[in-house]
Amino acid sequence: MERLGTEPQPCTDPDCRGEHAAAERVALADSLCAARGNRLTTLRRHVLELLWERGRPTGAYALIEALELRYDRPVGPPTIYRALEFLMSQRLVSKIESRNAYVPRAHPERQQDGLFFLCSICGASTELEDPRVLKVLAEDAAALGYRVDRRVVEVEGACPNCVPAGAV
Amino acid sequence: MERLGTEPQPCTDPDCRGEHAAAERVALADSLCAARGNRLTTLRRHVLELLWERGRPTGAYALIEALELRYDRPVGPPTIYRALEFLMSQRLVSKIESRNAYVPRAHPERQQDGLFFLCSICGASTELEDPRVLKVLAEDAAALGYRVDRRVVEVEGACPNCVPAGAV
DNA sequence: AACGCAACGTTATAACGTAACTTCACCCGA
DNA sequence: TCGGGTGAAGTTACGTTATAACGTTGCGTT
Repeated sequence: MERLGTEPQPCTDPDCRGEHAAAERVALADSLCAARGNRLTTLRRHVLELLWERGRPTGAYALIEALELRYDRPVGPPTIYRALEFLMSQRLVSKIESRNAYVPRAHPERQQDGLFFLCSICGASTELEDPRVLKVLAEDAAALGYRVDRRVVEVEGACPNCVPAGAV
Repeated sequence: MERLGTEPQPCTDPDCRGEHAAAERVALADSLCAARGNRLTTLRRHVLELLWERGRPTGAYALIEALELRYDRPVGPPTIYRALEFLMSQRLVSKIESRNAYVPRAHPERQQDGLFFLCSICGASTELEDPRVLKVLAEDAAALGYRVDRRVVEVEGACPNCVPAGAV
């Protein structure tokens, strides 16, 4: 993993698996939003922090509970859903559709959504970017005459920690 | 599209886009279930027929309404969800995760789920099989040490009918 | 102060999905 | 023919996820 300076910067390592520290992530998110003229408010930052702290796809209502603990007062669903909507619009968060859950994106500065590998045993998720997938999907879309707005690529299975070595 | 005889058969055209008649689809489904020792009951067949008739991803509660019209009596959610579960187990139906909706599969005799191209304007969906996608995802999974159980590949955009010619 | 605007709070409800238990229909063996 | 076993479907109630609609706050501008 490459070192980052005091000013958060986009990660340029093409093989990076996205294991930067949470605080560093949020700082990068902040500067990205500022550069785009958008505001990473306290609430939005808290939601993003919670997602990084959890380290796995987290449902909206779990975020509500966590926020209520943190704020010691009720938090309504719209509060969370608006924050998530904003974070997704900024590409700071992706929704895992097959789980109705949300994950922080490893590389918010990159335009394309990644692929997600999901472990059905421990619940972990691993984000990956693979230009070959984008390329093939773009070719298929062109062949069908489709314009592409968004891709959802989720691979469910068992992660290395949960697959007994040698098992298939 | 190839002609089928009186006995429904799997489609062998690799370029087939799955535009067989609904009745033919259901007949094939019936024989597939029978061959596997499973029962395509009246209810299950009705649900499958409804999905073919709709021709687009359809939510569980829309299916409930349609069935209630057909039966002229209340139909509870578990009824539909159990039928969908069965149809998915037989690979006769796929769930479109990004829409919480269900579509009949063009080629239930094939093991792998396909890719789905979804039009956010008219709601249509197009199923496609592309071995290159499977191959690339398998390679990525191997590189990460993941075992693959299921793939969700959904491409949202605009279908040829909804994209003004020449627009990007 | 008055205004405008964006974010957030609040209430209610829609939409999607499941648990738990009962009833039904059918087949099979005594 | 009867009884029992089995898998499917019916029924009620509830859990989970998401949004509509409207009110309030806070802050910068004039």
